[in-house]
Amino acid sequence: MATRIPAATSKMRKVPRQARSRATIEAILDAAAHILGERGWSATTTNAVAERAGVSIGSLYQYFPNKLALVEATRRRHFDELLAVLCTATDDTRSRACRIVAFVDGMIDVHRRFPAAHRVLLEEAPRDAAGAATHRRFETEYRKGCEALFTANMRGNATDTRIAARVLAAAVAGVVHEAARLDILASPALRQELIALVEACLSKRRAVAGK
Amino acid sequence: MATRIPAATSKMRKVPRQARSRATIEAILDAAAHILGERGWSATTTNAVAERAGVSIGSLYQYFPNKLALVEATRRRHFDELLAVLCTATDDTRSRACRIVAFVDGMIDVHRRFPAAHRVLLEEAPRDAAGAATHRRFETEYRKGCEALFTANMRGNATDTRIAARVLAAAVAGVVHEAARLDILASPALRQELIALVEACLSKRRAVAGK
DNA sequence: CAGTAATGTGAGCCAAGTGCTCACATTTCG
DNA sequence: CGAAATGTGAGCACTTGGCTCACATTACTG
Repeated sequence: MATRIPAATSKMRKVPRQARSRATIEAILDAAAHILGERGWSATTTNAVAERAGVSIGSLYQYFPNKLALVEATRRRHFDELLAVLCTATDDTRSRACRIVAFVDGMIDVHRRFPAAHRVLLEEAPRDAAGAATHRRFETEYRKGCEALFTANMRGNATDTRIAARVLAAAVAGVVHEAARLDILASPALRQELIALVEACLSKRRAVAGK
Repeated sequence: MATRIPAATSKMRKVPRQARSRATIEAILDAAAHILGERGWSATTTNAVAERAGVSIGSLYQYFPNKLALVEATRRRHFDELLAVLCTATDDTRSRACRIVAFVDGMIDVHRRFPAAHRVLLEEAPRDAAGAATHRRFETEYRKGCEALFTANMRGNATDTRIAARVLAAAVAGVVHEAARLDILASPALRQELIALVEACLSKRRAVAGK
């Protein structure tokens, strides 16, 4: 079913006051992230989310006015996690290698918790106006973060360090995503290769003959 | 709607004899690839596919017994295209650079035609037994192709060239996928950076201190 | 420990489609 | 021309999922 997406996507229907309800909300958001990743937006049902969270459907609707509001909340939390990874990596005052490792490990961790949620949240799930704004803000911040993390350390003559940084970020994301699909995110070899890939790209750059 | 997936996923309900019907089938497959990419499996409706293909729903069911058979056919065609890209790249008798360029360009081309179909076809859409077999065959062939394309040209001490090759393939796919999302697949700068990324990874490999 | 507020429950309504059929029109070809 | 191939689309029969609401349970508070 498509079911219309109601305009009323107010943040939260009721403010949690006890620890119990806060735990419920966390469980619901976790479940939502998982099911979104597993099934995609349109196959995600609020009933399934509630069941996976171990709460009744009524409890879900106590805090989220509708399906869209639920996914918006999930999205916000996910964005926060990603930006936190980027901040941690960028702020690392130690070596360049440390920053790279922090970035790669952070990306792997996030995707280990919710293997495919990222993609669905970013591309597939619909957004209301507020969600679109959140999304734009995130994209900007994320891009800036990646550029800060990578361009500073690029030697050589990359034609455009901005683009190079974004390409590199997308490459890392692609590898992590593929690894999540194959369920080998925990593999140390993968981690090593990913770090090596980033190192290689940052260290060596040279003009390549375009066709 | 989920609607049960019937067991009868016989290949094709009727064999096309005239050019007209062959064109119809192509149009349907193109439309299916597009809509699958845009909406994902469960939001893809046979009615929408028919409409986008510019044919009536009846015509669609003349050739494909059900929704699953349609997606299986789309998948088979997509796999063939990808393997063709890999073959072309691997078989290039000219320089290593040429093979890399051929691979990158091929990937870009496929994703330009059907921006997000790949992901849905590969991960999201359900499969019947035959589809699962096709899929396994493809994964094997594809991996072998990537390994053949990359490992031969790797100098240096990659811990495991197999894994390195797969990581690199996933990286390229990730970048192309992200570019498709941002609708900048046509950008020459992107192409250059992608080629440079592959070159960098193949040329320089060194041990990196793990955490 | 009452009394009240907070939280949790889940059967089920109902509107929204969707997969798919079939009786019929149109086109192609020998 | 006549038969085979192809194309049409209204609509049936059914599944389904978002969401409500009347009620139970648990936690705070004085």
